[in-house]
Amino acid sequence: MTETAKSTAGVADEGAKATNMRSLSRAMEVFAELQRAERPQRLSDLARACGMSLPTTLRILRVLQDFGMVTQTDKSYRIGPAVLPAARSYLENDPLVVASRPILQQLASQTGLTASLYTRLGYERLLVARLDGAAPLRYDLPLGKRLPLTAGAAGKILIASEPEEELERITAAAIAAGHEDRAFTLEALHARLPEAGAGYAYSADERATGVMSVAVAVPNRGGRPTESISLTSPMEAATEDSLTAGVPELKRAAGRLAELLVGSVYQA
Amino acid sequence: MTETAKSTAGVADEGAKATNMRSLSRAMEVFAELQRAERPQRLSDLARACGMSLPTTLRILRVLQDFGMVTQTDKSYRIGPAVLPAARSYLENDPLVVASRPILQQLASQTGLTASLYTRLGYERLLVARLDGAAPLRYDLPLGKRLPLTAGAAGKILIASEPEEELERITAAAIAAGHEDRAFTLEALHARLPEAGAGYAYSADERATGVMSVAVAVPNRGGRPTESISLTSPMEAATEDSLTAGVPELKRAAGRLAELLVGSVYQA
DNA sequence: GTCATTCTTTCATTGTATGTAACTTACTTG
DNA sequence: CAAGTAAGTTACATACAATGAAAGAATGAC
Repeated sequence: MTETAKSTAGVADEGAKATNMRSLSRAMEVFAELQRAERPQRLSDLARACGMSLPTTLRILRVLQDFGMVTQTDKSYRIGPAVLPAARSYLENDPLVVASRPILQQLASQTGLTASLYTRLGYERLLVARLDGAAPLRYDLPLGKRLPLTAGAAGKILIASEPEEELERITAAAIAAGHEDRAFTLEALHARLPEAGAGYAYSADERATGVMSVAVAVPNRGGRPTESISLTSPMEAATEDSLTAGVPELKRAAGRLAELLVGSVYQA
Repeated sequence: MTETAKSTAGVADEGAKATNMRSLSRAMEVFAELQRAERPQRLSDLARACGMSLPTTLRILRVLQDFGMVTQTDKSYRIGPAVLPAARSYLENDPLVVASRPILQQLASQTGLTASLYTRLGYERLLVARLDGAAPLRYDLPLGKRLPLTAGAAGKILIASEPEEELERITAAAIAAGHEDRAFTLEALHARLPEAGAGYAYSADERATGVMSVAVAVPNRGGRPTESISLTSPMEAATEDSLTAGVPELKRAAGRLAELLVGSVYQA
């Protein structure tokens, strides 16, 4: 009952009141900024971008560097190698990811399509697992890529039952992140979203050209969904009907995944 | 000139005097502990393992969770999906990793062997890039895996010129991490290390059975080496001589890599 | 060589991270 | 099913650690 407003899932708002653990929050912002920059950054760049003083930024970078989360060469800082074992740990040990693989595998072989698992992170989603069927996609979408919630079946189903207010924020965030162009509006988003109660989302030529997909949310013990699974196909290898035919399978898979989870989480 | 003793590369000592940024350092320890555990952990487990009070641990976890670095389901915490984009960012943007790929590619096609790049992280090394030649390895060694410094050519060359004192710590750490068994000694390590001035390391059947490799360090503007590149082959597809024949190529590649780096780092 | 910028260190002050203790919840055991 | 125990959470006062201003080095530009 005592929910901090933003605890939905991931990525604290930039401007949020950092009442608790200020130094840690700031460190995470520096870390996030280093990712966003996509190239080595100088101390003063980071300090400016994060709105903190030079000494503070420097101290944060030193600690992160001690743990390998950041690397320094001369005057420029970048993400460090310690993120690799962390990512491995996630992919190999996360109960949801691990449980999903055999299920996606089965989906892929049953339908001949590409089966994927996505998770919501803040106002984006990430590809977390993927298994190809008989009709593999020609483009490759690497694990951990940041994708929009506003486009693509797997994104839309994650926000299908969000309140209007939140959809506005999602729209703004999608534009800010460069996923949608400036002309994108809440109305345009509504036009893309599935009917209330449909239980699945469909997209064609939406996020990626020449690709169509259907997706369902992974049921999530009460709260709003944070994961979705999808079936994807090149446009020429399927029709809306043939894809939609996979939805029941997809829903069954999502249900099994959710069940497995409830069990496995307690094993700690 | 003002080097903090441990700034060599990565992973602060656990018992180190945490004078600066205590909360951040502690947060990183919680994060590291979550990786080490390889399964969801309860709050009290983490607090005990990291030697901090429950409230402190809880506050840290909450912040990390806000940024997606940690996920919570019921009472158990685990590494969160935000590490995936971070790892992607590292692999796609790190100047060293990026620069290495065409060079490893060329090495692999010239020699027909598997060419790899490793980086040192604390008392371990990580595989960071790999390209297969004509004789691909049958086992697959995923990116970001923690490997010993004490075994395998690519590990040994990274510590070949460490002082005795540091070699002792490395030996102890390798045992503690489970890379070497309790009987492993500093003398055993010395027996494996290359002659002083050899400029390359060789291993056969050492870290992995049925595999042999040679490695050289990537020159590193003065300091001790933190990266190495190697050529690896299944035992039956090469001899010590045929592998060692690749060392000159390997050295040239390492030199080119170092040069590229000096240039690219300044582009920020 | 000189100037401007960026980085680093020092230091006093404030704020915040901290643990104790009380409280609540959730599991365990009889 | 009830009572007991352990784990998780909140509240709060204290002390310590995080902070920015400012001075001092070190770079890089001109």
